[in-house]
Amino acid sequence: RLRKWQERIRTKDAGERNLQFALSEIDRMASALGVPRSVREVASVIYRRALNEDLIRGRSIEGVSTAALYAACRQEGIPRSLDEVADVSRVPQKEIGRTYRYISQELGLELKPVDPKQFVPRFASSLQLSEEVQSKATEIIDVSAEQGLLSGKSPTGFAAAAIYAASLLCNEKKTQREVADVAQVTEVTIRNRYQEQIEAMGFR
Amino acid sequence: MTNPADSIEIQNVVASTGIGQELDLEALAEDLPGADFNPDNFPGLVYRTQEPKAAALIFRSGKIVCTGAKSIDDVHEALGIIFEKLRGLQIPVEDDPEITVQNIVSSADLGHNLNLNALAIGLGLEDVEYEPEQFPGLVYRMDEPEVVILLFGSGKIVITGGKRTDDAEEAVEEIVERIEGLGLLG
DNA sequence: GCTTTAAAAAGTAAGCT
DNA sequence: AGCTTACTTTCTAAAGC
Repeated sequence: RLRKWQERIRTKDAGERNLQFALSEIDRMASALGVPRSVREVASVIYRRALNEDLIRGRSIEGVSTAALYAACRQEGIPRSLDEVADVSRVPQKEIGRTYRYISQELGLELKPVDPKQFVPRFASSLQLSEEVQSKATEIIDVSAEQGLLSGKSPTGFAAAAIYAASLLCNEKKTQREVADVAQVTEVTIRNRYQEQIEAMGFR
Repeated sequence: MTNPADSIEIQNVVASTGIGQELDLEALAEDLPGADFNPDNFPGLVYRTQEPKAAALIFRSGKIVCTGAKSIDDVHEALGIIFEKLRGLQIPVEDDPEITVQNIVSSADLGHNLNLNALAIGLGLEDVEYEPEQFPGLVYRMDEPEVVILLFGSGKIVITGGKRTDDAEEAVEEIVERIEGLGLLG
């Protein structure tokens, strides 16, 4: 009887320690990614919901914490790519993506596909591009997406190409390499998306 | 004009069977030219047939998995070749081992480009997985027939998870109906 | 959950010339 | 810049960790 009581205390302590660890990890990764405090709170809520629904079983605390943060960024409209999130997590990208898909399904988050436009302000400002370039890039994304060019394409690559194109059009040229680095895609991807986009815009 | 169901092509058939006899895979690996057996990696011995092209995983229990064949007939033909090879090695094999088709992978073409973003929302985010950052295809789990469909921006699709030949055709008719109902097919 | 096998779809990536 | 190779996703059985 005493043993059972002790075990409950031990389990309860372990559970609280795990929750504390998860929340501190979310905080650490959120700081590293520079996301606002409100997003960390959304991530914490998602994590606690996953915990209550017993979704952690068979998965790592770190993996669920990272996936919760990735989901929170998307839910709040300031997405980070899986690559960016993986850079500050100790869980491989593949596991983050798989865990995200799982908790997203189980919690019924029903998040819409990531909109490439949501990457524009962040990528453009880290390249020190003007407001003009940002709105041009946004326009390019809207026009080319409307013509069906977005289906199946990576949102970061799509945004990167539009920013590259806009920087040329606004005489604030950045090289493909510079844009590729902030967006974490290859120059080849930017080149391919860029060609399709300028054609959709009626240039060239 | 062109019926999407007519574009269906079976790409892979997975089936399981058993010879009703325990096997010494170490010995079999020696006697069967071209056999791959790495028990440290995987408990099954891998044996490939050239015509029809298929790969078989042979286990110590005598159970066999055949995959890579392009039709159900090819599965039977490939397994028939393997049964004969084993008999040639003085291994007793049941007369007509039961062969069970476990999965059929097919491809097809809907004939129109697809707006996957609109489709994800239209088909219902709860039944759909569409993460273009990870994979360009939209994953749709259908209840009847119970299959999984991968849909691409080109209109090409993959149907998998079905066990009957008819599943792919029923699935194509059903998905075309749903996409048309949403006004999202060309 | 993982390990292995096969196959298609299309996007992305890496290595080599 | 291209070409080749390879990895991402879905499915399924098998035996064992």
